[in-house]
Amino acid sequence: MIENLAPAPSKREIASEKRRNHILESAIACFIDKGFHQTGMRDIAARAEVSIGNLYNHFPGKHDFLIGLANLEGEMIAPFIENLAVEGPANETFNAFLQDYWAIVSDKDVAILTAEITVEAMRMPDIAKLFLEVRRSLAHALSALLEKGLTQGIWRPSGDPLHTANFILDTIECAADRQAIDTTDSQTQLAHLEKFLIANLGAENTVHER
Amino acid sequence: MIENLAPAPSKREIASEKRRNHILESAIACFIDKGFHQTGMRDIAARAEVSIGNLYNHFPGKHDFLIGLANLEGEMIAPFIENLAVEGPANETFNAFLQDYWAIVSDKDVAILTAEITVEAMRMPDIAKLFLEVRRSLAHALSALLEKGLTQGIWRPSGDPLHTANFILDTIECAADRQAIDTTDSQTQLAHLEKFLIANLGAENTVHER
Amino acid sequence: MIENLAPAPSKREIASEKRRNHILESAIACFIDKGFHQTGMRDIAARAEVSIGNLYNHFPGKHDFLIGLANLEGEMIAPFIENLAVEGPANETFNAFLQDYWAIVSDKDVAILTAEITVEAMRMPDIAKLFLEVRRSLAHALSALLEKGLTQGIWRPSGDPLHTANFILDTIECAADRQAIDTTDSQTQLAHLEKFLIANLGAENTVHER
Amino acid sequence: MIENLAPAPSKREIASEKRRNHILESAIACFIDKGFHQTGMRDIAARAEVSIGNLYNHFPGKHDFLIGLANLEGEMIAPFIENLAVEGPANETFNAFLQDYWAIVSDKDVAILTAEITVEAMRMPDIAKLFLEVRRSLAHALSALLEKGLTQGIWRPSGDPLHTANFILDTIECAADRQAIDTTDSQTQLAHLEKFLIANLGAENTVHER
DNA sequence: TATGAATGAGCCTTCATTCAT
DNA sequence: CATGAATGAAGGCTCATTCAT
Repeated sequence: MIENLAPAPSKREIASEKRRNHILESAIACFIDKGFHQTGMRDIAARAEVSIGNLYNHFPGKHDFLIGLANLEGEMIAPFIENLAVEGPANETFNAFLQDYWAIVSDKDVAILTAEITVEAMRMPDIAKLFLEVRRSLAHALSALLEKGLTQGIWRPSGDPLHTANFILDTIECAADRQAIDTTDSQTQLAHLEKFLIANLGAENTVHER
Repeated sequence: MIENLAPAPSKREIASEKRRNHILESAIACFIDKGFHQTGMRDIAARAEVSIGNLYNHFPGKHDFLIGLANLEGEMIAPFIENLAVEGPANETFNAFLQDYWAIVSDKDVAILTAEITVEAMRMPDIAKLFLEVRRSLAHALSALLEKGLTQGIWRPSGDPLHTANFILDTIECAADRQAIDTTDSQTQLAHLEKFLIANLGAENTVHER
Repeated sequence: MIENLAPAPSKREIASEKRRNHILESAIACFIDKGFHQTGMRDIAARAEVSIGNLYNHFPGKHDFLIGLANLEGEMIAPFIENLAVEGPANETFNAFLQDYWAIVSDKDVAILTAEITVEAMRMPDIAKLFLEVRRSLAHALSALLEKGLTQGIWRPSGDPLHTANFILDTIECAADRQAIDTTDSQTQLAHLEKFLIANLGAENTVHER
Repeated sequence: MIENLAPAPSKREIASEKRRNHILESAIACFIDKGFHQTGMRDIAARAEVSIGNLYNHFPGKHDFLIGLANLEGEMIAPFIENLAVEGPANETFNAFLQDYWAIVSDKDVAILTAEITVEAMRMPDIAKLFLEVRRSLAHALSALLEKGLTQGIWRPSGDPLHTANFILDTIECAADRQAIDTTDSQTQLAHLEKFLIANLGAENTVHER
């Protein structure tokens, strides 16, 4: 089966892409350390151990680091979307998702980056687009899971699943942000969060308890 | 009742404070328009129609505008804290709070400012302190309301009220942020949000339905 | 007689204008030495012994030095326009003008600056406007002198006086440019130029000779 | 008659020269569009659709584009020098020259390039040399024509023919520059210019009038 | 030949802040 | 309290040129 009609990337192209990634990672490291606006192109170049001029051979401008970062966040989210779609009882899938997702987003670096992107997205439509695309995909995947849970009789009917999914993600993400500002025990927080969200779903177990 | 041990402010002091507020408002308007880091002291001075030198008579540095902003956010939140403590059925109080609070935080300008402060709070402990103080007060007030709701038998027991309160605020605030990036109908969003949160509280109506 | 309704400039304003002029002169000196595009803002600041930031308090950008220079050229030309209008025999006035004008424009520095402005004027409409305004005023003044010469019977009729005036200025200026590139004896050149231009005017002496 | 002592150029050498010319033309197009100093090597490479590295295989540096341009101007002038030497009445030759030369130099692109070279020539001796060589050849050819006109009795004696020739060229070129900055009708301008210059030569028509 | 990644000095401009007036 | 000139480091970005491939 022919999959790649495009010519195989040359050695040089591979090397160039590697360097591009390396530079992007350096930039992101700077953004974590100092913030987007506090990071200068010089900082990025120094961290990547690359000349400042060469930076511009790989990224047309500072803005493109933001785009690169947003894309990277998208890649980070992709596996979650996949996992939300796996076969099995919805509540188990949900719990697994919650645990893994929290592990990621409650990481201080990730929280910082997400906050930075959020702020920039408010003023830069192209960043907003990338940001929202990822968010929407995730919300849809979670929404599908919620619907599955309903048909499986695991959760009681509640509001519109897509909205619910978005609110669930909101709760997780905003809680993660708070965690980044005011560090507390992450696992405890997760436990409370689970309880909160499952209660929300009108979870069967709660009902059964009565 | 002794209210003012300090001497009454002179006319001059009053005028000065007025000017200070005027400048702060100008600064905030700039932050909304362009963002904190994109705003220069010159922008603020120009907007306030004040000389750049005079700016420094009222605010020792750029950082202090952030502090001023954080304080202002605190003042904005104060009435909500009061209202959460009023006598009456917890669910009514809650609904009123939800409606009013959403009206505030889903305003695009407010959402932008909150996001800006959040990001800065991640790197500046003094801003974080102000930011968290307000947040904690609000969470405590809401937590108290939740407990009242429990004792009033309005809501079924759920997790720790303080954590729940925080999560509720998280949901509202993060949903408001999304609203700022990807404008949708605010009232519809509020309706869904209400359903989501009330479901979460193991709301009586759900129970009553059974 | 009231001449100045505007308030008298304060000491500070006078000082500021002095500094502005000083900076402009420094800039022009740089332009003579290295050319407009080869001159950096740092060069100008250094030459004016002023900080680079302060440069921008007096000139909004590099472009404005060009405007300043064009204006200065205009001021340099103004007395010539006045002198062309003095009473007396047209040929004497013309000879005096030719001598004085040549003295100015054949100066290497002036020639360089004029050439620089000419090039920039070709691409920058605002510079072109300033440049042409001065040129037109001078051409008109010279044209008026030519007409006076005709009515005085000093010169024989020739083409349209305004065009003739322009061509005369063209000849002088371009000859001056050549002088700047390929230095020769300025006085000899002037003598030849006089003969060339007077011949052009169908000068009486030529006629008398016959 | 021996014409080529050098070995005949190989195919490869011909191809290389073609490429060189192509690149030079691209560079000149850039200079016309943006000016010499505003044009980057990247601009030239992009316009020539050649890699930036390859540029340096054909031109050792940016400066050499200026030399190439000056040479090209020389080639452009060569036919005029030839034509000034043709047999026939001097006034006819002169009129033909004036018409053709004006057609060339009053072209806006040519005027721009000439102005750019002039400015650079003021600071770069090698450019000045090339520039002046061409100018001198042209002036000499025109000077020879003027002398022929004298011996043919077509023009009355005037000043030194070489100086006169130079001034005539000055007038034409500077008028062309003005045309480039402040576009007017080129043909009208030419008619006036003819009258101006012929008057200068003690033109026959004046004589005929008597 | 031909490519384009790599260099780092340099570009114009803006920054937060100070201070003499 | 008010002004705005003054500072110079730093901002993002472009430059002509080199060189390994």
